[in-house]
Amino acid sequence: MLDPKLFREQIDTVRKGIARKKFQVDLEAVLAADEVRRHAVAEFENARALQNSANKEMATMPKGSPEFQAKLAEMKAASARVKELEKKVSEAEEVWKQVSLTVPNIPHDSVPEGRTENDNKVHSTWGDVDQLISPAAKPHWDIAWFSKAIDFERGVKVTGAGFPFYVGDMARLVRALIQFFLEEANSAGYTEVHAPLLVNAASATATGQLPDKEGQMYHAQTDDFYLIPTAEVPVTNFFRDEILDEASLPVKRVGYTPCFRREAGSWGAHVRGLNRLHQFDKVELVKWTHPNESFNELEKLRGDAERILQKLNLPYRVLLICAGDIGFSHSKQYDLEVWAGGQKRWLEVSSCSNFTDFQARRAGIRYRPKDGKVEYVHTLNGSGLGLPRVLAAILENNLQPDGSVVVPEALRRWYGKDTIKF
RNA sequence: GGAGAGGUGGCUGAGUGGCCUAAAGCGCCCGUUUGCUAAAUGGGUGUACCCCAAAAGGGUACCGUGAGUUCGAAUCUCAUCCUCUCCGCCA
Repeated sequence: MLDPKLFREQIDTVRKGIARKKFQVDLEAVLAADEVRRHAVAEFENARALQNSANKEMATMPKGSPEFQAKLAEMKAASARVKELEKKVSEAEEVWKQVSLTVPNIPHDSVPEGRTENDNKVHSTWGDVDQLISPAAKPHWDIAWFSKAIDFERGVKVTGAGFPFYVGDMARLVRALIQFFLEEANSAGYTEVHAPLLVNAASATATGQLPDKEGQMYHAQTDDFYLIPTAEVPVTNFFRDEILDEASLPVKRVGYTPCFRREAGSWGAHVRGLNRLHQFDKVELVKWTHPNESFNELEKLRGDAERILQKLNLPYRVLLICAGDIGFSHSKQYDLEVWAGGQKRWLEVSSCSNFTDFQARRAGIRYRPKDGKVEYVHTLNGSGLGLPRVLAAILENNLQPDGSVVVPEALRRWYGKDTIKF
């Protein structure tokens, strides 16, 4: 949600920003709804003030007195009018709220123009592919022992497509990755949280999954809970409707969770193997920052995610997402894509974003400056990192002619061996 | 799942239909006093929105949430969520 004052005071900024994002929004409807709403509020409040003062008079009158009776008749009419105006206010506010929610966040000035993912800018690349990709590399699903290590068929039997079992040393490698990611985040100053995997509708609304992405989440209908599509949801909502101390900013947290995504409507060859799953593991970095610092903090956040890929010796590139391709609530977004040497494709393993005050406004997360009024914080998040595609890149890039996979140095402390093979 | 008790400001906690503009205490902020600290003492201390060009000022709402009764609701009624105690079930 945008600051309502922006509409009134800087409508051109809003108009330009939305145009850059290629969103179709009826800004005139937003302005008109605000006008109607304010008029209704003023009318109601005047009527209510009148009623309040009359009631105060009545409080001092003897109950059965003629003057009391006269006033009573008069106030019955006033009361009906107040009720009517109150109803108008709530209708007007509902309309205004609905149209306001259709307005996306405004992209930052540093975000490049563009319409689709083809217009995203390559910000930087890391890693010498010739040196880091094994000549034996092949798509991970073609590795001889793949189906023993990551068992999709048993997953289908037990649950359905996209819910694989990781078996034996592969399960151990998954656990090593989680441990490694969390330890890296800890040393970068993020406080670890272990979060609920089901959230209520209020939480899913605050971070923006509802109402837009309702069909993308699994829904436990008996209790009206949603399975989290990312740790961002529970971790960000930790501070929902709270006022933080300015001195505590930036608050930095990291959470490991499984993530659940219905991914309705996606299928095909490019989603084979580990590329796209209904349940997957992810370590998520979340920050709550001072508004003046959020874009600096975004660069640091991206650096924190990049460092992990570097330590794993995985070549990657950083994309600066163009205005037409960044999400609805994002102001600026970088994607980290790892090179999967077997598939010879870039795979997105992290998306680092600054939501400015857009999400904080929905979620009611603010801070109290030393002097002055409370303000909304800026929220940021980024994966640090998503597991399956990192795992895919490790398996492909490090595949040896003998069919074993060399485990990156950084993981061995947690994995306990230097190769994996079935 | 059943029975009972409860949900009030940053915190504790009073308030059972009308000066509630929510007592009192604690905490916090600004003073005064005081070798320092402490103590004492005076004052202040929420959020959102509306009116006003702005400031000053004025107004409205908010006592878990939502409906209702009433001229008037923190207070009465209903629903709902949550917390605690006991019982049941259970990893």
